[in-house]
Amino acid sequence: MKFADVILPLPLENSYTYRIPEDMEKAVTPGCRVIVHFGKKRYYTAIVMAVHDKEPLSSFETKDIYALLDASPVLRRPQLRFWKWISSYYLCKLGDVYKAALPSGLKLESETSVIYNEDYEADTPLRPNEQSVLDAFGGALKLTVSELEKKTGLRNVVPVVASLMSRGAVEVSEELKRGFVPKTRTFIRLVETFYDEEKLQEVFNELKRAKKQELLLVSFLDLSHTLNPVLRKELSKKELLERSGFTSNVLDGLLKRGVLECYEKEVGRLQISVCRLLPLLPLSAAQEKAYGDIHDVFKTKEVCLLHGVTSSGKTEVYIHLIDEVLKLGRQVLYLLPEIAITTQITERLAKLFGNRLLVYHSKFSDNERVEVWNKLLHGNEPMLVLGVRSSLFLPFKDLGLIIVDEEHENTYKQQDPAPRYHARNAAIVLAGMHGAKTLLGSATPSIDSYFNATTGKYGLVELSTRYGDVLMPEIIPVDIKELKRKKIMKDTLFSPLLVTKINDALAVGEQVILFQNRRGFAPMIECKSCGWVPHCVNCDVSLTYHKIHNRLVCHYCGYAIQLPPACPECKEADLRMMGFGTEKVEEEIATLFPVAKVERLDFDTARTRTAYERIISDFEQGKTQILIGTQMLSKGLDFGNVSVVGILNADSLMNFPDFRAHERAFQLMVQVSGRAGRRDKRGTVILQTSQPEHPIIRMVQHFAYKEMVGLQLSERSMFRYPPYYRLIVLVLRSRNESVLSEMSSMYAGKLRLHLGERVLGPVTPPVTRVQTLHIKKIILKIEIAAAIAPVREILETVYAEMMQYPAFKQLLVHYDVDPA
DNA sequence: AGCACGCCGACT
DNA sequence: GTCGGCGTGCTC
Repeated sequence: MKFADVILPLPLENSYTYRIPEDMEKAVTPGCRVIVHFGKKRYYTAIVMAVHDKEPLSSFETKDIYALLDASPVLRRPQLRFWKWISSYYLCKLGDVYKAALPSGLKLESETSVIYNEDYEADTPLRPNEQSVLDAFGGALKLTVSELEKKTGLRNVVPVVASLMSRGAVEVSEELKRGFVPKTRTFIRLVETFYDEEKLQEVFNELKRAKKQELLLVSFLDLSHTLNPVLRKELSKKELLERSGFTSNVLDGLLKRGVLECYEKEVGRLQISVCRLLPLLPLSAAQEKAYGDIHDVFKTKEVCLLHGVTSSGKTEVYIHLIDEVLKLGRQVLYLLPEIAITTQITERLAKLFGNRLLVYHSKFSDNERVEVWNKLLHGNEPMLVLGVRSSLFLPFKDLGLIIVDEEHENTYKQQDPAPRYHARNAAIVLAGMHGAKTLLGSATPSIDSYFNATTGKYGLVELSTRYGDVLMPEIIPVDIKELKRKKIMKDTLFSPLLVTKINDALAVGEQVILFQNRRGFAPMIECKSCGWVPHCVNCDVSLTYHKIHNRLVCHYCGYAIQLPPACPECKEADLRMMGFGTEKVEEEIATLFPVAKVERLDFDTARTRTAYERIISDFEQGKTQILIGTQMLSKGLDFGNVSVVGILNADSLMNFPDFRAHERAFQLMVQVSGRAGRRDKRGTVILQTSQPEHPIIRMVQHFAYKEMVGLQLSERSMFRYPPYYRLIVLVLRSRNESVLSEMSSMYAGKLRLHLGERVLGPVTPPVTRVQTLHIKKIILKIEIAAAIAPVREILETVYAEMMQYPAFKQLLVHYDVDPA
């Protein structure tokens, strides 16, 4: 008897053992998907990790595998190894990794369907909830539980369904949700017998009286070259009808006669329509040098950091490296921090690599993602994959190179659902498993990577001239505190210098970017007479005022209310706006520059892929003159005609209570500044701040990257932060504040027994409550050279000790390794 | 993650 | 007295 250990897409510690039915014994192998019955009713798609013949302990009934989904594994061996590494390094469950790794089109889940019994007649009166569930069917015979919940608006329909079931009014069944559906198209071909010329001639004789059919048949033979074995090609029904100009009932005539026949064929969704591939552009001297240096680095090192100033043409260097690796027959993964910037790069790469390019990110449909997956799994050509962090999990066969572009971006670190992995660091590990090299690229490298590059762990290659000798922009700090004191700037967000520069730019048809890292109209409102500030009911934050819908919105949980006309505390109608966001910038721009076409790029305006792309392309094509935005603007976009960039409030970037705040402020300001400048003209950046003497401002002004790193490194080594120490944060959450406080202190105490001074806290984060859960954090600072395995053991032991206290079970605990 | 079991407050 | 709230524990 054979058994399979499987992992489920659930946050569970262990794998589960199922019996393999005899008829599946040969086919079930590690990496295959199987459907198993887990718990009382649900079915899940599980992944086979191991096959063996050890009967599990008889303390539970061993269930059979319900179905096998794959004739051959959908996962390759190295992927399973990679999953295990992620779960052990980032201290999360293997099931969490599985959930993140497989596109949902490959993870079928069961769903409860409720079937309406038409013959049912109520013998006793129905309760209101029961009635509304039955009403929700409204003629339909079958609805899923979630559809019923949506239609009735009831929070919990399951008990209602249960009582209806006992009355005999409905029945329920478990059904698998539909997964990947291949896209098919109808094709037309000549029936075999008429390949014979005489037979075909007979057909034409028969068709003498059906002129249209005759002409269609001629068109068909012509378009498909059926009679010419060399040129013969498949012809879709759609193409035939379009090109011949006949309607489908003419075709039906021929089909009915049995002259032509149709067949269904699976077609891909991934067609990138490129007629002719363009040759690679030659590299500039500086790029050529960088390209050579990278090669030298890769002779001795696994990882190379390419530090290239903005607009230095890093992408062109990547392209030449990609081309080279593809020619060796190996695969390349090109990682980008966000979906946002894939569009510009996709277009560029598609022209060079055509259908060897695959794009993978969450804004693609499930079906499209499954197709990318399958193409890598079954295809044999070397492929280039362009994608966001989740593309690390694709079934690569022979990776030769991973490029991590904009490697400093903190969006590479997955924040909320586990696995909380850092895609840049995980990429290096993945590359190691494939014997591939990793190239990290950035104009403002993360301090961690730069540290590794200067201490010899990685190689370092610098590209310090902008492509085409575009000059670095001039950065002019403007002291807004001083201007306000002198009453030169009153009730305005714009310093006179910025207004002048914008005017100058617009006058000569150049474009302007304005950066403010807050969305909405005002991040906070306050009652002038009593000081009341509206707070979110779920989170410990003040609500942001959004003028468009006249609402107060929580940026943590989405909670929103209408703006009250008067203060609910003291009834005075005197609410004051504090601070400002992109909406307010937009409003003031509209009054200052009424003729300019303005657009806003932030989370609120770029909700969909198309909205985002439209805003970007309108700006690229010069339909918009002024673009206002949040940090979405800083992410590697290239515009050719921007001469002025305004950073409206640098202070909000620098005053974050986080050890990386200054690093990030520097990166953000330099990246945004990099959008300024054209081939023929030096760009200008107006940097408004109330702390013009702040060292970060001075460093941004002079692009003093190394100085910034030096200063930060001395602080970090002094206060035991990365890159000298590894941080592991225990995040503890609970609805019950006092239990949380008591338990987290005890937890920290117990950890201190093992780890001593390495344990900090518990600390209360700046936002102490999110979505009705109070939060405490315990921070571990572990020596970078220390192995993580013993630390993991200690964490497990202490966690088990804590579990002995019943109150501890009221806490939700998770780990955040290397927090961003 | 679901889902069932089990123990306490507001209703017929 | 019951219905139904959600806290606790288990799933091969």
